[in-house]
Amino acid sequence: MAPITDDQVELVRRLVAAIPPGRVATYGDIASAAELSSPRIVGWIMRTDSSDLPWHRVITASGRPAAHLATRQLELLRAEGVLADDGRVDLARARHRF
DNA sequence: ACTTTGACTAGAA
DNA sequence: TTTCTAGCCAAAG
Repeated sequence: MAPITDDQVELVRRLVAAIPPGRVATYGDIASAAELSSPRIVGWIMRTDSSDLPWHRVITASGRPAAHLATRQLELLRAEGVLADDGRVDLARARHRF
């Protein structure tokens, strides 16, 4: 597969920006929607450029935020109405469908 | 050019 | 349910 393109990076950022408040999406969902070969690339994009995106709406497939951000991210999500009982988001209910 | 490092995931134990 | 493993791929050292 060809190396990742700027278009794909921009698409990922658009997709993240398009997640409405109160909803979340997994890294895998975004990777799939942007036709990326691996969800790690989404993580790389978030790490590289998180400044102007609602990064807190992006969570792992197990319904948990990334470990180092868990506390802060859950707090932001809870403020938007995303229930995270026991530190875990109910994906079946809050997952955003593209 | 090679090795390590991640904001990951699906599957197995 | 959790923990572990292998696959994954761009970037940094």
